[in-house]
Amino acid sequence: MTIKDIARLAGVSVSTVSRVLNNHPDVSQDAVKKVMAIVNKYNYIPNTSARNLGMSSSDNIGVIMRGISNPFYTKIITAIGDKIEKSGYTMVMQQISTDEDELRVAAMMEKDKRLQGLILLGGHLNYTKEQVSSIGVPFVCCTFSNEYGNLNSDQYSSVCIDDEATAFSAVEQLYKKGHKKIAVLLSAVDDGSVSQVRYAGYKRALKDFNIPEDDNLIIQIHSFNIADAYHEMSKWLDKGIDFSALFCISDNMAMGAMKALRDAKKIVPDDVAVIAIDGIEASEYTNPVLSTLCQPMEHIGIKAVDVLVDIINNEGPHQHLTLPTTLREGETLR
Amino acid sequence: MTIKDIARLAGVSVSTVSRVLNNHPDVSQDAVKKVMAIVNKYNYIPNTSARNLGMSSSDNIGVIMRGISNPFYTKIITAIGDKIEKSGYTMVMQQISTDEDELRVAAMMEKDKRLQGLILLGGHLNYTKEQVSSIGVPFVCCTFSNEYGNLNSDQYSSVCIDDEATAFSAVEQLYKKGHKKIAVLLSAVDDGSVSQVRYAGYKRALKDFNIPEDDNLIIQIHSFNIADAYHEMSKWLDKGIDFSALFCISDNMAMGAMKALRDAKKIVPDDVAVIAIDGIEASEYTNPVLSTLCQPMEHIGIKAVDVLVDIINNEGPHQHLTLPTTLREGETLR
DNA sequence: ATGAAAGCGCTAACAT
DNA sequence: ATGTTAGCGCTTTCAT
Repeated sequence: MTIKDIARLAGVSVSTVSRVLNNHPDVSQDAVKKVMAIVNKYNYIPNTSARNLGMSSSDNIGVIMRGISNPFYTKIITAIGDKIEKSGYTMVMQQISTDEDELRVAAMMEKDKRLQGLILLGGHLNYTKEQVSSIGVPFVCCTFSNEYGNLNSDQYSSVCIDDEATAFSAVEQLYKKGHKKIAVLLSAVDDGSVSQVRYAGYKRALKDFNIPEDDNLIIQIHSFNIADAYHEMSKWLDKGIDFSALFCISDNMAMGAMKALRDAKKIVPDDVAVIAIDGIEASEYTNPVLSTLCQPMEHIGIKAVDVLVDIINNEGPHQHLTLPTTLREGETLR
Repeated sequence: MTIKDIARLAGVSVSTVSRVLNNHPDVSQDAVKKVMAIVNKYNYIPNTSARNLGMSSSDNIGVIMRGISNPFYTKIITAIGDKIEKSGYTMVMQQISTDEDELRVAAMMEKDKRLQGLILLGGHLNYTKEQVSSIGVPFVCCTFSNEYGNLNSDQYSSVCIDDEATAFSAVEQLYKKGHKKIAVLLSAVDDGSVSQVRYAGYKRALKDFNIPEDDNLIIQIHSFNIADAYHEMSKWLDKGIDFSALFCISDNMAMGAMKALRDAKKIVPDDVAVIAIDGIEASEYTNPVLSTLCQPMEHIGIKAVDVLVDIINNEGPHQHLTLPTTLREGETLR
């Protein structure tokens, strides 16, 4: 079944069929009726590849998201999808795995789908100008910025929280409760990831509060996995290093760490206070409920689309939005 | 940058470029070198839409998955991806939301991507023959079968656990510990979903163990959400109905329920024993650790691909695999 | 081993 | 309002 068949069966030309299918004006009610009858009868579905090829442009906005497994993105992607729809565009989403190059995927999508713009959800923070130059539509980085990269801020947009300040604030919470021996559970600190940025916030807080840095209090894993967090935390606890509080750079890691603490017979929050960053749904259901600094996920998604659509429609300038986090008190603070 | 430009720049014809790009034999080393030089220099990326259009067939296997938010699929999808790759095929994955018709999406993908076969991850269990007839390549239902539908078993393949028997076995665990007042937390029971099938297992178990059914012990929500489970469970607990054990049809729902129990000052497992089905990663990190019947996720993914590839390559018959679950003891049983 | 040219299924001028 | 036709960027016979 192709558009040609439909045209023949309906007794009209392919262009009329195309017009009907795309709700173009200037088609008679009669034609619409005839075409739709055949379309429905044969359950005809147009070929998207052909359509994308034939079109010179589209109303597609691409969304590239890294890591299907990250529960943190769930709400954001939903918000993005809704907002794209409401803005009259069509969302084309592409999942990529951790080892894929999002900028390459972006370049592919841009051509295949004739994108008008692009939202990068998660991702590295250190693209170079050459890498970025391969993509020719406006794009906005969602939940991350380019702090350690060397892009000009007029080359891209971003919508995210201030990861450094949020980490600072997390440590501050701990400090205000009287904690001085504050361990940190983090991931890589040299790859421009949020882990690195949040670590910077941790360090600045220590400095501000006149707490000397102590390498023994740094627990590092090489992922953001709950299982890795659990195992590494367990190993670290075996060392018997003295500490009274733990700052985890993500909720997910905190959940792994809390089990390790439980295994080690450390009561949270009596023996150890715990705080994290993200505010994913699952961490509301831990026992005790995790105290964390919540990202405004829905707001982030909506704003990312807003910014992008503004750039597309009004050729507005690139923007960099920093959204505030909110503290979820939880039960792991003391 | 199109294949034409590359051809011109490399001083060869488009067909030669196409051959090089697709690793066809019968291309001179010299041609390969020339073409690749240009391709790399300009970072040329072929247009997938055009490629799909031009090709009469492909090595694409489609994977349609419902609900990005379901952590249960994470491991399965990874296994599927690996196995498809190893089998020499290419995975094209498509996310769909709960309200989209997967069979329609399947029909689209089949044409757009020239699929060889299709894997449906999650989904309803009650397709009709007409619905299925719109898709023309072999497909396998992954994690669900068609128990309440009216398909012939030679129209599709399936790889899943025996949901009914697993639910039975869950209740059996509770019964063996001496429980008679066994509440059940479930979702819809009239839509052919796993909820319905697992509910059937629950009922059969009660019957087998001579426990009368009691509507008061049925807690129903209209999703598989952790938040909905929490709220509905809380509301139910307010009623003060007497019970000593809880069977949740999914881990996720169990996590919500456990918080409700905690809020109600019910100690798990001392006051209430809890068991569920699925075995997602997060439920290993609850406090106490959830007792559950684990699905062999990786195995499910691998087998789904195996079955499909066998059908594609060898025109083998459709198969229906039932894989065993394993009990994770956890800490919520007593 | 390589090139020319005919599609693949659709959209979008351009004509009428 | 409708039809004709030339692409869109690629693959794939069919020649050579």
